[in-house]
Amino acid sequence: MFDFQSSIQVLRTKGYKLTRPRKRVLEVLAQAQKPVSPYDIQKVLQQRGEHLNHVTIYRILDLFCLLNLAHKVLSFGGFVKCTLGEEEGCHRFMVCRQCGALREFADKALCDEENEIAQDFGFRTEQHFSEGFGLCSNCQGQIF
Amino acid sequence: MFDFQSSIQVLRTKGYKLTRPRKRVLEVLAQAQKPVSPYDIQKVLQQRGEHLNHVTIYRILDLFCLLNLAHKVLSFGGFVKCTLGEEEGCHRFMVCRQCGALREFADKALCDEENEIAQDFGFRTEQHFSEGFGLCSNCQGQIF
DNA sequence: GTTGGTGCAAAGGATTTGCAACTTG
DNA sequence: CAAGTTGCAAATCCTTTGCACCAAC
Repeated sequence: MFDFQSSIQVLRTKGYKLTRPRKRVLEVLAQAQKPVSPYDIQKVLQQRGEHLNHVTIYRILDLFCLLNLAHKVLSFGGFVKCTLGEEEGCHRFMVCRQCGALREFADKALCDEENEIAQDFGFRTEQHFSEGFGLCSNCQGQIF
Repeated sequence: MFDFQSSIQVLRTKGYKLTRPRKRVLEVLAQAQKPVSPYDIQKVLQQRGEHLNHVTIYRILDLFCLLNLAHKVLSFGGFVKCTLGEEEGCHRFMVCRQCGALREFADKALCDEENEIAQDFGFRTEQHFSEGFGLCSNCQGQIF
């Protein structure tokens, strides 16, 4: 989901309550520049004087992923806010292995091609996830 | 890697010892029909009267992934034996959401296309992961 | 015989569960 | 006020580390 308001809309529409913890987690995800773990989120909130139980954060992240308001970044470990509108079943990322910078995109051509390959195996595809791992423009050419 | 023998070759060639635990883990991976966790592997071997320490299994799986003899399936959680030859940097799977059946494939066209999109974002891609989720031929049409 | 590999114990995280208390609509 | 959420305690599971012993080459 692209912005804070539409994320809230999704929650409302699907009958979930708009609670203080959920708002806080949404905010942190929206501001994060890289994938964050449940404990990362807890720490950020701690620094703002807000306390959330880690179990609560886990449950909220589970819900957000279910609703596609957030995604779990598999190669990096951590969660990010979904930055696309409703692109059902297509969640693709570029992840920088150095700084964790992340860019989400959807691409129909890629999905079509994957569907074709899947069919050859007898699979019927419902969801596509992919992650390209490499270096973002900032981290290219840097030597550490 | 495609078969047991060539996996062993890779180990030898790269100067790693061919130990009993490594052979056992290779066997279990080769026979598994779905991604298996380190503890899954330990259980299977237990049933055959073989005991391996779980730490050992973790280390062996790390090594196998390093050598591309196995892959970690991110969305499913677990490891599978690599069924392809050396396809550096391209790890794609179809996973059945019902039974966990898994099919590995590589596809240069997909990688090229992803690279192009990445370039538009200023990213330089080094590795591609993708996991398609859906139903395998066996699970299609079944009602649970 | 070396070197690399394994087993064990233990520590440290990550994640989940059950239930009582609280909030939101 | 009722249903859905949260907080807490604790259990469980996952993963890693350090070091002594052992096995493969």
